[in-house]
Amino acid sequence: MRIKEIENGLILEDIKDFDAKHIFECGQCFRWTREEDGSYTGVAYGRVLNVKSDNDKGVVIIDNTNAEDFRNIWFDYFDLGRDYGLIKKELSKDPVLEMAIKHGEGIRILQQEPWELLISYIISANNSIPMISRSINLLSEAYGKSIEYKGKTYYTFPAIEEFHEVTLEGIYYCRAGFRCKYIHQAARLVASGEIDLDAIELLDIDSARKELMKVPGVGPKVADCIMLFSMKKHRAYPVDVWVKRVTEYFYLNRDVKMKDIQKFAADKFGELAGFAQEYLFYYAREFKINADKMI
DNA sequence: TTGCAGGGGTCAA
DNA sequence: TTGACCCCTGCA
Repeated sequence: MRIKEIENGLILEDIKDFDAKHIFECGQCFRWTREEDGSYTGVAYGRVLNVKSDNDKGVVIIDNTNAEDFRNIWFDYFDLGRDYGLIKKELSKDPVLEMAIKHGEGIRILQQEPWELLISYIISANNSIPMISRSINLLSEAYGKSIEYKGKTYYTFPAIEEFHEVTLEGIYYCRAGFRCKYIHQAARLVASGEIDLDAIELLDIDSARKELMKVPGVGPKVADCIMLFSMKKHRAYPVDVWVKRVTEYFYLNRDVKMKDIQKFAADKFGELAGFAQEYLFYYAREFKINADKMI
């Protein structure tokens, strides 16, 4: 990969395994929106960024940033130190994964902010993606900081300092329904230090999951999402309805319990379970695998 | 136009 | 193990 500085941005050349659509639409993030030109604009780490990938040329254009932020933030955010070619080669030994990877070959697992993901995935429970995004945007508008970019106003996700004194009524503004009380309690737990996200990140996966599930509104699936998408715990295999469907459809051929699926993934994919999950999730959703089946 | 099912799960009985 | 759950959309 070569990095070229341009006005208010960077060009990454000779970059592999990077497709903006796959990355931003594989279900791991809620704050990136597709523009008319096929690029994606999003808010992360208190900044607004626009990303466009040209897969044929192996080029990625990142607008509204600089070399320093790239080194300090975006290199890790886009997981650019990892060779996804190796991961895909290993996973492709399985024919189902080989097929799934063909459709999502440019997926990378973003390294997002734990606090934001904790709240985002609490909101995600029994909810639809447009509604989740809307609630997160409403919270950000109300309590985050505004940033202007290309004539539009964006809002950062509120830091815990900006958020922990917000009342339950103030949280209901985001229209997340019964999840609002969980958001409120989660903010208090994090602000008080009872839940220490930095410390949890250092724990092994089972201890981390246990700690996260002390937060109201966080069950096994939400905990696994937080660990996989913001705490570098790549063994995590979040089992939502889509992953359940695709695992049953291709591998197990029957109705199974969540725990059976977790065990299956751990046995089959091991260290790479989280990556496998993303390829399978993207594939299942794109092709609506098993969607007509009652779960 | 109205009504109803169902959605990135979790909680409580 | 099972139903309820806020809010909203899609569809009959």
